[in-house]
Amino acid sequence: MTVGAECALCPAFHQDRRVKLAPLSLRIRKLASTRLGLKSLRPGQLDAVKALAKGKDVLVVMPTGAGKSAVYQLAGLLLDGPTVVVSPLIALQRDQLAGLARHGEDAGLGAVAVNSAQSQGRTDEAWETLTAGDAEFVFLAPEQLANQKVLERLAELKVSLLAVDEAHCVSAWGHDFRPHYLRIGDVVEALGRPRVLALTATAAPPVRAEIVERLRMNDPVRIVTGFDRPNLDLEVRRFVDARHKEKAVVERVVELEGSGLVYSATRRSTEEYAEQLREKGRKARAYHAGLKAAERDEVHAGFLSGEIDVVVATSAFGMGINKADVRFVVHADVPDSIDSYYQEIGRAGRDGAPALACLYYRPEDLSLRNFFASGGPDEEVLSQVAGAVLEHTREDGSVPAGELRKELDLSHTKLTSAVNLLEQAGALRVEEDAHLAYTDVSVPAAAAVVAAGEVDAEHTRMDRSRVEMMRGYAETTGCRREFLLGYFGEELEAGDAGCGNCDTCRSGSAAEQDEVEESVPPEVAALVFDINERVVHREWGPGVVMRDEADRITVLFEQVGYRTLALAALAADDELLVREEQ
DNA sequence: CGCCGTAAATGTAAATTTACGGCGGTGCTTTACT
Repeated sequence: MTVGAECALCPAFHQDRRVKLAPLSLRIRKLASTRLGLKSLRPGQLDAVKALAKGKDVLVVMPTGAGKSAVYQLAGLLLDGPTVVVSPLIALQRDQLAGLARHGEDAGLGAVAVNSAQSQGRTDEAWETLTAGDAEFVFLAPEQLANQKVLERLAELKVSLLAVDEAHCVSAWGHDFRPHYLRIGDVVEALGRPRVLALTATAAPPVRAEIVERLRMNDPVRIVTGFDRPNLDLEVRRFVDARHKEKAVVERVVELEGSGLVYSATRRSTEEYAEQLREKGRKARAYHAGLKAAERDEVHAGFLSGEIDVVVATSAFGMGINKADVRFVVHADVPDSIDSYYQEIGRAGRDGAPALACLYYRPEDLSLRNFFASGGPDEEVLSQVAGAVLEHTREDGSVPAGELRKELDLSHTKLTSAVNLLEQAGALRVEEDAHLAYTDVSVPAAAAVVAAGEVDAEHTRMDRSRVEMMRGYAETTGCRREFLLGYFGEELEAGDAGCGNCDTCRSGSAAEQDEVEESVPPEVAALVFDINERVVHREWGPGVVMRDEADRITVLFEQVGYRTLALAALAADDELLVREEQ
């Protein structure tokens, strides 16, 4: 920052303007208007940028379209030194780059990306631009941060802000699929501890806690705006027979007006649904990760332009889809968690007009989700990897992951998942440039395998309990909106009356549920737990209260995941579940 | 776990039932080879 320029961090700036308005707020609003062309800022945006300007770490949980990007953009402009934006998909990085380019580089919003999809020449150019001080933002995926050279270059730039976009990926993908998400926390230190900003649209309280912990955020300011989407009509239809369900989905989607999304569990079923819908006259296309990049782009663009009105997709479709008038999101199969479900239905009705979120549910469909949840490598693979790394560490100090993969002839995903588990169990370390080293050569490989197996079992329990919560949503007779909001730690404002815009409220079953609750005996009703209160169960250990109903509570236990407990049982045995001592 | 497709079984002509193996999602990166 040159002397004489207006700097919101300089005391002089504040002294000059204290008379008029809160100077920092004014300065931020002015930046928003002159550089980003934003006439107004929402309170959450302003608070987040202010906290960052004051040197705090910030967690922002804000719905898509509420202006999360403006938060890192404004903070980036305010703070001296470039901003690193960690973004999960290269396609998303492109969108963000294009968004910034619209404002022009004159606005100080120069941005570059570093990833494997662009030419080496372009990446070199990106670094030069950054070094010359001509770009404020650099976009990259967490995997880039594993590259020592990238890290060194970033460190030289004196990064002032590390923004992690779609931060729920830390918890959703970090454990097995994209372990580099778990290592972002290490990078914070390596970069000289810039401020950390985590941004996401959907994060239940335990996910928020994990983001803060994994990113090693320092006493962050948490800005969480409301989750309720009152214009979404929530509905669940239950089926016994798979064919009947399939038929019902097709018939429904053919009738629905406007454009929409159909989510299903497998690539193959997306193709089948899309074909059936096309036969019945809808402009439908399938979308999944098995398609060629060109076709994915075509479907994406076609959906945005309106040329395609129904996309039938696996969970691959969604992030970065910014279409305000999606009128329905139909789930032909149940997703793996309420977190995923909420993300996916959240793509409907962003314009605020009525939209439908309907789940076509069969309890059997949960089994596929449970299968995905129990995906860890078998003991033999763990044993091979642990043994080989131990040997290499004894002989050479470490082994490059690529070499180990060839030596053991394992698929990329298998090795990744084994290494990831062994790392989380503390048995091995992933060092510079993906070199693997055994932590303590005096520990036998067999012990490492056992420890890794325990980590895996804990993940499995946790993931399965998330699937169980999804079952809870699908099978509840109470108000569905109340259930969803409760999962995210919020209460329905309308009170006991229910939301009035879900199938159970309309059918009266939510009201019946309320009557059941009124008949709960007084000694049970007296047992009141607060949402987010910490408790300890005699068998399941510590946990956090997630849902509080009249006759039962749901607790997220650290070791076993979500469990629902009858209050009557707790009343009968007052040592079964106790409040954690402060 | 539950599905789908294939092959075998059934039992005498074509088609249904049963048994069984394989498969199922998300993306980055890097490297070797067309």
